[in-house]
Amino acid sequence: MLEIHRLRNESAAVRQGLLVRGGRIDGDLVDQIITLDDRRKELQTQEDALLHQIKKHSSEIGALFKSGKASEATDLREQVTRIKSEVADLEQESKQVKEALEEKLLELPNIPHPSVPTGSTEDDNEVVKDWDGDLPQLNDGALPHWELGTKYGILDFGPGVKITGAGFPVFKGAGARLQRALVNFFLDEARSAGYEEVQPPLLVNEATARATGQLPDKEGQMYWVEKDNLYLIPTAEVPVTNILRGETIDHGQLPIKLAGYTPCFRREAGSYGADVKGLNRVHQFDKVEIVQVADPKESYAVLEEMVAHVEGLLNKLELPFRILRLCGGDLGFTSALTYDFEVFSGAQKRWLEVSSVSNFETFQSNRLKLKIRKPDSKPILAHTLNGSALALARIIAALLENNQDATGIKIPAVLQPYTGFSLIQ
RNA sequence: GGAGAGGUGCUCGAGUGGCUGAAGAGGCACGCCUGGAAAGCGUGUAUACGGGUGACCGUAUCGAGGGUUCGAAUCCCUCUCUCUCCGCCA
Repeated sequence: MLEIHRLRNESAAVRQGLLVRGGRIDGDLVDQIITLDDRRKELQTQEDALLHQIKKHSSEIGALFKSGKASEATDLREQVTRIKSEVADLEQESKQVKEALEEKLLELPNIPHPSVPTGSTEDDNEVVKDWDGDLPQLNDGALPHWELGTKYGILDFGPGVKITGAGFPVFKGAGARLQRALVNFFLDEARSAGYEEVQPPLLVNEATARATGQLPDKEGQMYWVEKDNLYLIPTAEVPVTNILRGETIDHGQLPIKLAGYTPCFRREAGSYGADVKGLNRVHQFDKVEIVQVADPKESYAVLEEMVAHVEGLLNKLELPFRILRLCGGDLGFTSALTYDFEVFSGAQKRWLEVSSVSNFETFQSNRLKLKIRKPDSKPILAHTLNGSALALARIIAALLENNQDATGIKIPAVLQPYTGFSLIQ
């Protein structure tokens, strides 16, 4: 949620930002918000003045009673009663205005960073780093990962359908071990990069989902446990970032770097076809997420650092990848700048998104009430960032497809200490 | 799930209807003192919103939300969290 003062002080930039998002948002919204906020201020000024009267008179009444001037006290008391009814009227309108304001404010997405290209679809995303090496040259008989999964007995979609429904794969044997190896590898790499490992809850309450912006924007994408009004996390971003909700962090303690491994649950309703075949899009997948809290002055340097971290992972896994800067239309509601990483999956001959690294600036911290205390100034809102490092199911898809040959599936050298085997046969 | 006890500022802790944004202590910051430090002394030390160029002023906030009252940290109701005991349990 944007701060209202930004709408006032940087009005032109805010409107320009909305255009970059593909003009989907009515720029008029900014005007509506400012008008509502003006009214809110007027009402508060009036109400405060009346409350001040009541407060003053109340202590006077007390004094009058003590000194035995009961009739004067009674008169004053009646006066206060009248003021109170005025306050009640003001409060009623004030409440309506605040609700309307909140509602409008929630409709407003984050303002894109100046480097974000204008555009409406993923075709407008900018390739900031293309793969400059060779793409895997596979034999004619190369199989997509879902067939490899069956051939080697490491991945099975059948049981998941029986147990739960479509989109819940079962990893078996070497497949399960490969997945576990990847999780451990990612966590170790994160730790080397200075991230503290955390294991957060997988179910979150409404306030948590709201603070990082999943609610109300993405309500339909989360699984909801109705009886307890809890949501299954769509990403570790949600619980991990919320660890810091309401905190004021001393500047000296920055940067805060957290890494969490969790399963992620996504409903992803209404998708079908090749996009969702096999592991390309599933309802449950594992992911290691890295989260940072940064000084606003440094958050874009931090973003680059996180991008470099993810690049390092993919290089070590020997996977061909490219980096995209998302255009305004593809940019998430809460993000100011997002880099997507895509790996090339050789048999399907397509790019699969495996990481998304974003700077949310103050959009999340405003709701989180996450602040930084600097010397000689009031606490300021922190910047929050996060990135997948990495999302698992699709990494496995690419590894299986790209590394297949007549002998089996080769495991990248860096993973072999984790898997305990170098070839899946 | 049942019973009880509690939630006050950075921390501890007082406060059962008015003069309490909140005593006192600790912590922290600055100043005095000192060759330097400790001790001691003094001053300061929340957040949000609104008004004002500014000094500053106003309002709200004692777990959350309602209510009673001229007036609530204090009384009432609901919720929530923590602790103890019982039950259940990986």
